[in-house]
Amino acid sequence: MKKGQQTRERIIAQAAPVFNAYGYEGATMSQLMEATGLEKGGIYRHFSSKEELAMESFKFAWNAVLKARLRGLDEVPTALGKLRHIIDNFIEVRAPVSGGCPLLNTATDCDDGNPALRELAKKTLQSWQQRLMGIVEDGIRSAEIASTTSPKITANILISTLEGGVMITRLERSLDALHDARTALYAHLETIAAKPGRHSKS
Amino acid sequence: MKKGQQTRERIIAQAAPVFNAYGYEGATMSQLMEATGLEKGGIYRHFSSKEELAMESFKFAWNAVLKARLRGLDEVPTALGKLRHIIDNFIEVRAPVSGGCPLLNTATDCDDGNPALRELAKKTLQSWQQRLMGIVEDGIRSAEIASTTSPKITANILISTLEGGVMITRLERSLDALHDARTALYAHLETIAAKPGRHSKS
DNA sequence: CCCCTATGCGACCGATCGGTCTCTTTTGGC
DNA sequence: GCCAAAAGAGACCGATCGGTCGCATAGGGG
Repeated sequence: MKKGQQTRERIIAQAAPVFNAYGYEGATMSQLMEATGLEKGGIYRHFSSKEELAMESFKFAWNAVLKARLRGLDEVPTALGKLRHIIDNFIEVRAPVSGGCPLLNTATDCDDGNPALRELAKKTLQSWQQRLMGIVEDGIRSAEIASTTSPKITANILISTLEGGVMITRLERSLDALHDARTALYAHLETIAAKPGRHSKS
Repeated sequence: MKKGQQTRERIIAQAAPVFNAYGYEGATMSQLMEATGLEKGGIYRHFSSKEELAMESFKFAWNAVLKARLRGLDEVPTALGKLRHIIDNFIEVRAPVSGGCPLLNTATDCDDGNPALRELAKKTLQSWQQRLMGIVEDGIRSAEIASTTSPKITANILISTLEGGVMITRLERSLDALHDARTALYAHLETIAAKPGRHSKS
């Protein structure tokens, strides 16, 4: 009675790297059949369309990278430390699902065509922004980060610089650009730290 | 005797936005036929394969955006001013060829599959890095930028942050993220400016 | 104006695309 | 161990893919 659900989840997990590497249109049913070891009928028994499988695969891939990026975050006490930890995780944990960052891939892949998947990527970006903003807001509340700091801008800078670094890294097949991104972001985080000897509030 | 060459160039110019929007695999011959107003035979008379047309289209698209990003650069005297000008151009000149930044698109599109196009994108990235590094080096030479600054890292930071901003911008359909990127990069440029009252050399 | 060549058309090709459906095999509650 | 229901196989579908080729037409130098 539960075998079906197991198979479904296995298909998603095995299809995710294929979609992540080749994109929604680029990934073919033949590739997905080979990756899952199932015939076409076996896959379509669990998904009504390739698109549904793609959506589930994206969710799976994103959850995997998110988990990797947040790994060990609870053990870091400070807000700035948390942000630095996320940056480090971003660079070091390179392949929970192979093929690069699912968000970057899906954003560029689905900008034209496939509005459903695009909308999903958009929501995902928003939740990722919210998560980073929350950390910045915590830092402001604890007077660790200057109260003049914009959480939204800070989150966008982090995401932009890291995702852009991913693009360069994948072209160069070298982590140099991501290390440069870390250098820049570490420096940026220092500029938003609350200055000691100055009260950020009242 | 020259009509063929004219047609060839027209095909490239009209195919470029299609490839840029849908990617090498995503763009179909039918779309290219519609965009150019030619039948299949008319196109294949001038190109041996879809791949050759894609390569030429990428070169065309990149030249167009490069020209836009460098527009008016000669009128800016200082190195830091030039870098700021490029950032501004990057944000404001949005659509020389529609579909977003060709480099970002091609990098994520061709990471798996199509090694020729990937190699072309890689070379293009290198030349783009070189161009930015040259400006930084000029700034160091004129003592406008701190001599401790790494041109390579600076170039990578600029590219990463802007390209990442493009990704967010396309998902959000709003320029906010690119404006945030500009804010961060302007601030970063100030940190590499040579400190007045301090000699960067001897 | 003629004629050869450069150019473009569009029918056609085999392969492969995403998706459907029928039939067989497996599974698990009783 | 039976048997209905769930799961999977794989032949098959029309559409479309990138690419080819024979033929009609346009063009321009003599």
